[in-house]
Amino acid sequence: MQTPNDLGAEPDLIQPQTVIATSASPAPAFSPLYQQIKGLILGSLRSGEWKPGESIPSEMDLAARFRVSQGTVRKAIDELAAENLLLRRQGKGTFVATHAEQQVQFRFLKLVPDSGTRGSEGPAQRDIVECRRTRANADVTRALALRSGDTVLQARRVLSFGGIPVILEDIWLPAAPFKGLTAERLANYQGPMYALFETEFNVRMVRAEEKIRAIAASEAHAALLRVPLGTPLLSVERIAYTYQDEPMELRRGYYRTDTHHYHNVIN
Amino acid sequence: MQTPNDLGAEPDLIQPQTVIATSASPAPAFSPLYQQIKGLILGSLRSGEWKPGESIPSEMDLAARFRVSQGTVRKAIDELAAENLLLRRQGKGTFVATHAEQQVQFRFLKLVPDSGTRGSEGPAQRDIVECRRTRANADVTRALALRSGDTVLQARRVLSFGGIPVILEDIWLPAAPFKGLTAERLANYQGPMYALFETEFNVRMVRAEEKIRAIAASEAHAALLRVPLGTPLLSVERIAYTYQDEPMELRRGYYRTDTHHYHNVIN
DNA sequence: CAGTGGTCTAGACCACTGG
DNA sequence: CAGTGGTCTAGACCACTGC
Repeated sequence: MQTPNDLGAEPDLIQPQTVIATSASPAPAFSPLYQQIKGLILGSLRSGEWKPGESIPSEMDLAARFRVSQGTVRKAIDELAAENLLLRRQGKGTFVATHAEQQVQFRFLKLVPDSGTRGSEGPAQRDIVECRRTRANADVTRALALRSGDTVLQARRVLSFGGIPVILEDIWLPAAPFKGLTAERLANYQGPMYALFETEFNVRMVRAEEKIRAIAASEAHAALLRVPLGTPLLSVERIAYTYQDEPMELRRGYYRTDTHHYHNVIN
Repeated sequence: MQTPNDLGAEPDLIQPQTVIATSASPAPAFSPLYQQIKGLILGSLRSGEWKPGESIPSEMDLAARFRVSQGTVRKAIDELAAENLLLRRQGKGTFVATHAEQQVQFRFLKLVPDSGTRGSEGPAQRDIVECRRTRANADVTRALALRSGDTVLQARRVLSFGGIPVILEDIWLPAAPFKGLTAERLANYQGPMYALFETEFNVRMVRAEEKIRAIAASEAHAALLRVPLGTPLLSVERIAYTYQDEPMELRRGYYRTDTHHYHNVIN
């Protein structure tokens, strides 16, 4: 750590201790070393240097690479693990989190059966009802921070548990980052969508925000979910974000809550 | 730290390094020092040694008291702060979190106006519609882990924002921990309920779980929220827990979502 | 200026995994 | 057994607060 036998090509870090306040910029935004390390690790995740499911270098290796102590790397990784971007496994290493693992299959889906646990109803059935390319309307353009006229992929699907349709979803994806994704491909794909995005398009959903309302089922809702017209449904609008906090997916879900409920924990 | 000039009355800590696995108990549940410290701090919070809003001893003081290094105390406090039980303020100290502060006034309420931020509609108006002592029914008994026949306090109130009734809530509290709380007292109290619980009954809500459904407004709902019969409403059943993970409150809320929505972030 | 939490380091040792 | 993450320590110094 002391000897200057540099061999990595990492950018030099700013030792925060040397930051000087001037009258022009009174708040120089002090940033601790571990935050800078965190940023560098994030950069490697973004660039795809380490892919979902893979292990990243050991703490000692990273410490050497960034020329800081293990403790500093550790604190950076701690935060990334707390944000569910990395996964630590004692004795094995640190891994890039992924939506492909069984364990976190439905991390973003908060709807659970009233009795039993998720999965107790058997595997989810996914039926694509409709899928097409189209121009984003004003709503979608705003939600996904697109430019007006941009192309989007739109899909409508029904999720069934134990043979009963429970969720109707409309999904919008910006066409550009998902170049090569056809309506057909989506329609025929079985399995978790977010896993497909990771493996095929290097797009990783990291965080999501949901707005939840109660609405009455329209004719279309009623037909697809097989409930009477006007049945109260949970309307769940989700925007999912990637590493760089870019909105990458808009999803409008309509949940039946006669046998399921949205479960939330508040700390 | 080395010299045995003990003067505190703290229990001895188990050095985990000395834990031995036997064939009878193959997994002796290794518990790191900082977890034990965390438990001791939690104990002091539970017992009321440090009350909400007050500062706890400095890290150095606690390190001396528990005869561990500052770093170990630090890690314990870090976790408690992450769980919102403590609040760190650089240069000032570490404080016991409280519901009384303006900043965290509505920490458990996830309903926000569609436009603007919470508070932009002016202060909330709380109207107690009904309040009485009664015997817990089967539902409430189970939710609050009571014994059958136990007495509970029940209240029904309406929350209005900007003069418009938005939330109807039914609240159940076990009578025992809230000894001395009368229906009248509750009805006349203005301000956040959880703050009252803290200051008057040393009951601190720390965590909550919510089950959310969509329902149609009944006649009673419709009248109190001034919406047409059958209007879709968000039904939010909340169970709030104290330090020791005891369920302490059952709350059934009915939210109008024509001008507000339930906002949730998923990490 | 003293006292608090926040950062960083270096080193020792422990717990867990897999070959 | 080597390699990984996890714990614990001791000490130095920095950033922030309030007197």
